[in-house]
Amino acid sequence: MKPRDLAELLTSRLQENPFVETTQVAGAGFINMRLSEKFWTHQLETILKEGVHYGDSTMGGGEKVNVEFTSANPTGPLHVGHSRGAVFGDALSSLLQKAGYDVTREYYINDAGAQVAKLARSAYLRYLEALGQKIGEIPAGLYPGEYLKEVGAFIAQKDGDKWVGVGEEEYLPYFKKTAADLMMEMIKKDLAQANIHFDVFSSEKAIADSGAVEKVMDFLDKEGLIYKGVLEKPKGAKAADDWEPKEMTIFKSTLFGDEVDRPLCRSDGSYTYFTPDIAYQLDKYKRGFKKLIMVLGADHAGYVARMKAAVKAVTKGDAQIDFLLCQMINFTENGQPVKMSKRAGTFVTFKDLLDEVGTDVVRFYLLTRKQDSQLDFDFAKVKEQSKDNPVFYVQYAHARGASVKRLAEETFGKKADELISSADLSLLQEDELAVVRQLALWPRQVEMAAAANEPHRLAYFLNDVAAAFHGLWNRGREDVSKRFIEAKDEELSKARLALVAGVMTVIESGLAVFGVAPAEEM
RNA sequence: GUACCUAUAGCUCAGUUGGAUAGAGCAUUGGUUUGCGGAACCAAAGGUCGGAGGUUCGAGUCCUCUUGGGUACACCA
Repeated sequence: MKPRDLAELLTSRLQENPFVETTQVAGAGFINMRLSEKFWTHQLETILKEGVHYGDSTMGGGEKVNVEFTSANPTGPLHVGHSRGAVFGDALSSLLQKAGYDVTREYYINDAGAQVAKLARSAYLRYLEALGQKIGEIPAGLYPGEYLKEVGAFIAQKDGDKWVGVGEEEYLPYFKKTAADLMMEMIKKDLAQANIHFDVFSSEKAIADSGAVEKVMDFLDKEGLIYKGVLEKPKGAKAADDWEPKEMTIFKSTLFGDEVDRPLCRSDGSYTYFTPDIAYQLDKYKRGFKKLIMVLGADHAGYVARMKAAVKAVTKGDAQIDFLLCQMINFTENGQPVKMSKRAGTFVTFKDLLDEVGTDVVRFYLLTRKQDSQLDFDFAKVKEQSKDNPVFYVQYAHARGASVKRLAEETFGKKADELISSADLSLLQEDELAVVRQLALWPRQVEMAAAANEPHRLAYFLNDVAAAFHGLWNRGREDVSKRFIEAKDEELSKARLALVAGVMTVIESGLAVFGVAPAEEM
């Protein structure tokens, strides 16, 4: 059947719907239809009734989804490089929740590897320092950060000289745990300042201690997915030099779509970082998650294929793991790159960023770009020229709305809710209904953004809503009869107030996904 | 060398599982205030969607090739 004929057929059926006013077939088979005013005023009623829950979807069907993000090593404060993944992961989680998924926000604490051992040694030096010993410069390879002085002082105060002069094998486990715990406390505090809260913190060490890693090895071995062998010399530019053929225990990841097989154990027999990570993903699966999402920095790109392969292998294809890579943020100050170096002390922490720019601005700004595209962030621009920042534009629309509400209450001496609930929405005019049409797109926006894992789309939508509202507002500057509140006409004012409330509701609903508070005043 | 990401207005970026005349902000030019908050609005100008083929009734979107940019490539995580 030709598209045009099909369109003709459909239009005749569409005519039967009472909300459809006119229909028309155009072009190759497009259907233009006009919905009645009643349909749109009904949409506005729905918005007002549902409040911030407007746009909630059942798309996810309550399916359990595990979103892992941040997962920074517990070896120091979060730095700005972590900010994008943290904000993105949190907003994505909120978005999926709104779309009807049962979301768990999860943080994986790498508290078992070599990095934590370095942390413990560094903290031990600070401990000795706190007890008055001269430690000189922190050796290369350890963490020189000032923040470890507190850890050293904490242990010195608690345990006195109990650990002085003992061997590393004796103090290391204790210092590992104590230092990592304190680092996690600090990290959680920073995350809280960014309005980010996790449901689950998983410990690498706990999983390793449970024997899960050995179980994974056994399983893979039984499935015939492991062999002992020598990997080919990598072709990368920087590799070559120190490479020598060594026998390792290797996982046949190429059977599951990876380009090369990956080592599970090093030539000395110890596990690579990869193996406990497999056990960890399997742990999530055993907790009932078949949909796993991992938010990582783009520098982990090389990790994706092997982990996908491993998850496929250990869950026999039952779980799905998606990787969302966040590209780097290019931080500048007045066009000059902000250099980050732990050594040189020009290290900018996530907390510094939040303190300096503000949580709401940071969150919104980072969410205006797709996570896998590079992002420029100029401190001076974002702070000073607020016009450059879309969050102000959206916030301003909400604040203006709030101001209209206040004026209405003052003018008519009644609560805004009371005015709105008794409003006759049929009084709304064409240009006002145009804004309602815009608002009514919100539920679809939520579903599309969630399906694509792209919260940034909502930022653009909110911007459009704000623009529509600002446009309407400015009509009142040129034509007084277009103002929202007219003392002489309470009925019309009430209908328009309902529209304003609808705009505010959609903005609130959207900002809630972004974890940004709507402004009542600015 | 290989894989992934990316290329859209002067700049920074959106663009609905392929749909009608590709959109916004900044910058540029011109305009809007006796009154609801001017952090706003209205308008003009600005495009061979990196290039070349292909699939399709229809391609910024999908495929192939190609060019530029980014990231990653055993024994670190």
